[in-house]
Amino acid sequence: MTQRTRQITPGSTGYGDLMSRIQDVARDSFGWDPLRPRLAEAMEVLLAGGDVLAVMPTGYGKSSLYQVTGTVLGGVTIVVSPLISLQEDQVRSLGEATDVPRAFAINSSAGQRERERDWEALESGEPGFAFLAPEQLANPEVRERLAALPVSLFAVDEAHCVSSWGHDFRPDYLLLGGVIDELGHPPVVAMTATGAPPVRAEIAERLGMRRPRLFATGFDRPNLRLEVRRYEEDSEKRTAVVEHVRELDGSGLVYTATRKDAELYAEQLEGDGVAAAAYHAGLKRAERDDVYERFMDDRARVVTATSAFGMGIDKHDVRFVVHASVTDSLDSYYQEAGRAGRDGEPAVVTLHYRPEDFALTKFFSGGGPDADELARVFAAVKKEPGLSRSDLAKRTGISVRSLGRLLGLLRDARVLGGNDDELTAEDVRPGEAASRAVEESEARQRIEHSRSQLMQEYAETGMCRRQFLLGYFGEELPEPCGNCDTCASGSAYRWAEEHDAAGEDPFPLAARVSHETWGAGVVMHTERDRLTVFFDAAGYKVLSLAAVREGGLLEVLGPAA
DNA sequence: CGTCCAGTCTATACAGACTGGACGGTGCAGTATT
Repeated sequence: MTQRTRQITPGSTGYGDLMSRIQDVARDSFGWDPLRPRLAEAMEVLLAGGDVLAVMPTGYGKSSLYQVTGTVLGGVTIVVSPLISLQEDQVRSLGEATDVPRAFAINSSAGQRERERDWEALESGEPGFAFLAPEQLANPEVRERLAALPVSLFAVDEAHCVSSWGHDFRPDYLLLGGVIDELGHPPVVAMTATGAPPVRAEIAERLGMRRPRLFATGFDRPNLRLEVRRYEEDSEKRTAVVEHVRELDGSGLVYTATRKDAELYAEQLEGDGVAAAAYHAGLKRAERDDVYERFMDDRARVVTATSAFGMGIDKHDVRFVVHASVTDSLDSYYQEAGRAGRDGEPAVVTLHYRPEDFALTKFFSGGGPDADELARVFAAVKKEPGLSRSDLAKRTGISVRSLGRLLGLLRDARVLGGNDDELTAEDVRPGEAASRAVEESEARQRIEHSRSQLMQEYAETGMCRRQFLLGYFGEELPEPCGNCDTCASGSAYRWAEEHDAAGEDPFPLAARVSHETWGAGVVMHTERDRLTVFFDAAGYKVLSLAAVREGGLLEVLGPAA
């Protein structure tokens, strides 16, 4: 039994009172009556001091997990949220509820005065919600002030960012586990709408969650028609994308790999009389807001966008999502494609595919770190443990920004330890520390690569697209779906006949296995003649069952988790 | 790694083929400058 800061056991009067308060608060403060059973169940786990990992679709009511639980528990609820705009939405939404604690977004958009006022309100002893980006939590002063508050719940919204952004783009995501620890590990709820099993495992591990209860609702979206169209030439693909979008009815999104392409497609569509607008992070704030509003009220029928157009979009009648290029993983792909058809009405989701397009995702996944820089950072920490990040930047001549990533790698390689402001170095030479960190980075790149390979498999498979996609997210769809291009062409049914699993399955779904070369892994997907395994160190691998049997390469370590 | 673009070469020239280099996504925070 693990220790909790707040332990309320079922059966005690306090527990029962809190349980009944869940339904009261949900109804009276937020107007949810009744609360979805799965949500109520997850809240009970949190009230009893447990951790919860909630993988639930947008619109399911994930936010209620911390809104209701935080209100019932009292004290301060910390909510980590990646975007300031999302924080503001949440503060507004809590402001509209009746009789709930006050909510504050603490970030750089407010002046120092206003921020100080918010802090004082939180420190007054009243209950409250504090919304912060992970970068705020990298600030020792912020952490100190939080540690002095009676924190009763720690929520991580859009928790997939831990895995997708933590390693290079926003390394402060990797500090969250340490922050939770510093706060004495209050109950933790991590929420996301997306995440294949390995992503979930990484979230739980990085946040240091304690035996988290998983609440994953179904991934299947039967109203989405899944299609892939393949091209040889780039020019051919570009023409086809424009043509395709022109034929489609209703609101839609076109996802592109670059800002330039977003602009280009918008221009071409406009030239063809389609009310289109481009959206990407190179636009000014006001322009971005304007495009978003025009899309929401249908003045812009189509938005062509990079991945910047995403989180927080809540338009229910999107009729199509067209991808003009592949994404880095099926996690990203399904997240973007899933913005279609939230109203449950039919919608089309199409990937315009060229294998060459992976060149860009590969480029983005980045080159390896500089071994010399790693060695310098390590040496500096070893010489003067406890240096702040900005001092470390000065000593090494490396920007604070790249420092975050380097420190993350050194920490993953277990040559650095301790909190960010009390770093400690292991007793190894800087060169050795650097090469271990490089290995760590290479392992991560292998995993990234294996993810994009699975995206490629999805694009090139003859099997039912939905069966493939749901399998990736750990769900089994027994029959071809009848609403994708491979089902329409008949190839899905032929494929099913040839490959259908039959007889005893030596490697059941989710079984822990061990491979001679790739080490420990988990079975993600099985068919009669092959299986897909996610290896902790090497990522996804598709193995031929015959080869596995003959060579005795794979050993089952344990049953499904 | 692939695409785009400017500049150069070819060869008998006002076009087309090649080459080299630049560029490519997501947001926070905090500071400097109007």
